[in-house]
Amino acid sequence: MSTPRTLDRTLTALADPTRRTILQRLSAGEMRVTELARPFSMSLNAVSKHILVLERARLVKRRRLGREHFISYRPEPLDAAAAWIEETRNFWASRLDTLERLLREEDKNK
Amino acid sequence: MSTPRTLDRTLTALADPTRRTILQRLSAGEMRVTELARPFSMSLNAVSKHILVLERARLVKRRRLGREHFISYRPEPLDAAAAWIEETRNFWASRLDTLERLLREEDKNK
DNA sequence: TTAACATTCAACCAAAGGGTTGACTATATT
DNA sequence: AATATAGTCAACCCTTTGGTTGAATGTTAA
Repeated sequence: MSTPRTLDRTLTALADPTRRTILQRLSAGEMRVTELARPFSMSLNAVSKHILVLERARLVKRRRLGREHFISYRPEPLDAAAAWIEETRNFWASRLDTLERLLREEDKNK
Repeated sequence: MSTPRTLDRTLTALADPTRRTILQRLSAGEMRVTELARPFSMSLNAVSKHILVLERARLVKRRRLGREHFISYRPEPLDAAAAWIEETRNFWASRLDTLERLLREEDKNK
């Protein structure tokens, strides 16, 4: 379970295509900031900021080694977000089922 | 499948506790704007804006009846978001499994 | 027909977001 | 020791966001 604040940070971090792309690129394993930034058409600084957002959301972690920073993926927040969404969807699924059933019975009684 | 833009809008809309609460409150069925706004400590106008954000993200729909607007939940965007997150998680789960297996084999060979 | 009600529109404000450039820090390389 | 490299920090610029208040619009009720 995650606090609302944590969920906020996770969803906000995910609600940006650049950051989602960064996460996907990390599938190749940990990656240095510069390497991570290369394919983007924005400045290194901009990417650095995006990484910071992901880091604050705990979606990535950073390992400093000399002057290089190695960024890698952390699955926990996505798990928590998925849990929240699933919970909400299940909740709604059952409610919509109930509604549908009620409507069907209403039909029958006509 | 949802376009990046759509996913952006969905996640952005969800990344706010007020809007998540509004969605939850809608489980009681469709609700008028004023009724929806009542428990919040912000102005009616502020809630009206939040509803607009949810509406643009297609997370709610609006039925006008005279001077009243009835807001109700729409499940599709949440389904799409869940699909994206699940996809990403599964992808990562398999990658992390592979990593773990590789590490174990590395251990054996020592 | 006047008054109350439900809701949005418009203008404004402060804070945050996403980007830029330029300077700075720390580590490598020569 | 001098220089190049990796990355952040700081200041700035727009635009967006989340909130406010006050006026406008349309609908219902007295």
